[in-house]
Amino acid sequence: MGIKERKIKHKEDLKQSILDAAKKLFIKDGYAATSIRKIAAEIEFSPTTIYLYYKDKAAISHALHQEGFKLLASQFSILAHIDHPFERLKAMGRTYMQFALENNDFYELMFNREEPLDCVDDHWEEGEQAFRILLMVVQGCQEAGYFKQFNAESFAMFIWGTMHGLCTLKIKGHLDHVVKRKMVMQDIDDAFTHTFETFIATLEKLK
Amino acid sequence: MGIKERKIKHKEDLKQSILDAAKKLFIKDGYAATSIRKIAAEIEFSPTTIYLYYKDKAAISHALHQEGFKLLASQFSILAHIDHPFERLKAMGRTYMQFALENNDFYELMFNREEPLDCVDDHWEEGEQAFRILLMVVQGCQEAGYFKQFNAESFAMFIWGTMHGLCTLKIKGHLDHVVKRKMVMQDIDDAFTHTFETFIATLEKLK
DNA sequence: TTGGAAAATTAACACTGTAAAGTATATTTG
DNA sequence: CAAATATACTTTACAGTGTTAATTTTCCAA
Repeated sequence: MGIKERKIKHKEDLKQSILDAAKKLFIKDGYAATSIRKIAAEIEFSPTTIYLYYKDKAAISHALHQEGFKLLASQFSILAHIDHPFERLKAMGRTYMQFALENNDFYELMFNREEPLDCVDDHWEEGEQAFRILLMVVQGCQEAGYFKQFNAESFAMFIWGTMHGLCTLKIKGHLDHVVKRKMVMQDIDDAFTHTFETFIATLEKLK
Repeated sequence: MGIKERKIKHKEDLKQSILDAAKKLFIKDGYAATSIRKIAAEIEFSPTTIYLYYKDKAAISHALHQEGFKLLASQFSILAHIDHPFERLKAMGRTYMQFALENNDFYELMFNREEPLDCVDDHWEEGEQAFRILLMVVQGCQEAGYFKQFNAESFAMFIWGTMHGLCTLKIKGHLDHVVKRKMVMQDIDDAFTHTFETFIATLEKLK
């Protein structure tokens, strides 16, 4: 029986297949709609079996949140070849935007939900590492003559804040609401990218 | 019986007292922990009575979200006397920050939750009005010589995005995580305000 | 006083996360 | 090989959730 064989194979690494099932449902229906019972049904086990491999739902959300960071890191790694720090910073901004819009459920879990961080006390490794990368690029920009008059950490936070704010406003549909029935910017998709370009332009002026 | 009298008095405007109870619980325990049943218990009515006055939970969250916007508008109105547009813009930023931190449950409901907007199709009156105010101040700044080379709407979105991003990162504790165990900025509270000052400084340079 | 409308309640459904207890299955030991 | 033990999984159960339908109470006008 094919199903049974696959089931046995999956048992070899049930923890991983729970995560895979969770990921699948999560991407399809979002976090709130991904229940323990649905995950269990997906892998054809009883709901309480999940608890033998994950402490609770927050632990699963934490694992998904880690997957999200891996995905983002893989996108960023493509940009490693860009030598000029400011060009790299701009490219990172675009990549961040694209990641947030294309994987908005992951983005939500990584930066807007508190469940994943409930099972992590005082040490948000993934976030801290991502910030260190941004900080290094900012410091590179400073060596190239950009933002020299500012504190690097504050400036990195400012950049992160702006990108995070724009992405969440866009994802939640607030940018679209606000720009609607405006004459000047008819194209809604452009409002977001045009705002990003405005941001880049302000950074450019700080050389 | 004093309780009964108050109950009768409340029945005169039960819809309002439902909202008051919801608000009280919501401020105390947050949105997720504010259940219909708890609201009902608070006003000493049965859970289903709520549904005679509000369509569903989203309708209650929308009413709370409106309360939040009223509160924010009242904070902004204090700033009306500030003549210089850029000074007003800065003051609005500080007020926005303070509002977000002091009323982070309201802030969450106003800008980060989607439930309140579920019962409002395509017309987010409160948000659009708030943005119009920001837009006018930005245009005032442009007349005073600031940000002249930028499109006003995009620039207003940029400003909103930055403020929103910094506030949410701060509220969720991400700013604190990232700044922790850093030598340079020991004082965590200052990291947030210092980043805001950095933002203001960049705006200042765009005159 | 009675009839009908309005207001509130009880009961019920279909969910949720999670803990405790019970049952197979596999593995080790005598 | 048979019995004891350990592992893996399931069943049952609890305390919640939002929400609907049917039922009861309350009140007011004829």
